[in-house]
Amino acid sequence: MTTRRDAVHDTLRGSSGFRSAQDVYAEMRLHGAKIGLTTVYRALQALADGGKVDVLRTDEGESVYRACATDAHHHHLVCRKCGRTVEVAGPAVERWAEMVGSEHGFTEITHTVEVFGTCSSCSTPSRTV
Amino acid sequence: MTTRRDAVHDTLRGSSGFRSAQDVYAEMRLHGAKIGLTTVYRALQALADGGKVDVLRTDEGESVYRACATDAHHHHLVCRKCGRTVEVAGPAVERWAEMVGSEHGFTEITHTVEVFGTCSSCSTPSRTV
DNA sequence: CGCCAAAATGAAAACGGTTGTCAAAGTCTC
DNA sequence: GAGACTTTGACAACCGTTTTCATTTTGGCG
Repeated sequence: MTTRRDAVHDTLRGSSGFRSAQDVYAEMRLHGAKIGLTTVYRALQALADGGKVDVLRTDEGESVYRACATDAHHHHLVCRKCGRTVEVAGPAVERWAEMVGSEHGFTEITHTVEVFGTCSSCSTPSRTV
Repeated sequence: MTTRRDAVHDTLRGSSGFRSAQDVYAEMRLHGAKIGLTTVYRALQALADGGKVDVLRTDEGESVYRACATDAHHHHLVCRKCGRTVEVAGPAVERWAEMVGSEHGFTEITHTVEVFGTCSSCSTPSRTV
């Protein structure tokens, strides 16, 4: 019963960056997979629940998923142009979040950190904004 | 011609935490304001563009807005239960983001940091929602 | 003051991603 | 093979947001 879920996971692992659910669905169909959009969504959610993949919200409100290279907590550095993603660990940030939270009496602290930038390949001195 | 936009801004300032567009709209109507949903959205966007308000995406993908107390760059510590928000400055995080980015050859680095937790008032062990 | 043009407004429809529904198909156990 | 339970997927419903477009308001100018 996890065959389709595995297929989704595999597709995700075959990609380098974040993919949207629709994106994953489209690719799977292209490769001949017989799967429905609904199932892709469900698989992605299950995967995310199990910590198998990362979930991120784009600025447009779309959920994007990515198979993590590591199980450990980490953040992402995403190129805003080409979408290239680098996983980064940030012990300093973890501590900072904890500290800031407890300083204000907050408990069960979680945090979201995303760093966006323009990667070297995309920052060639062309006339782009 | 910014009267309605000001009204939206005022409503936002009269609130303590983040409000969704629909929320703001509902409140304005309650108070008798003659304004359309569309206009609220447009005003909110204009305000956000001008840096007058903060925009955040909730986990559900909804955009929430808040009148900033300060113009300076800052982050938010949000209670996941009551929505109480504290503005926090994090020089350490700014530096960390810059460092991580440049370490990987990224430029024009921006970052999103949100810290969620349960505030002291909401963390009473028994009487929870 | 009256008139035209540009900007703003708002009701409703369109949109896009996501989630729910529900019947059909698959799986497992006995 | 039968029966019970789970998973699947086509499709519709949802929901927040954006677009459309006709109408209203505002501002400038003769």
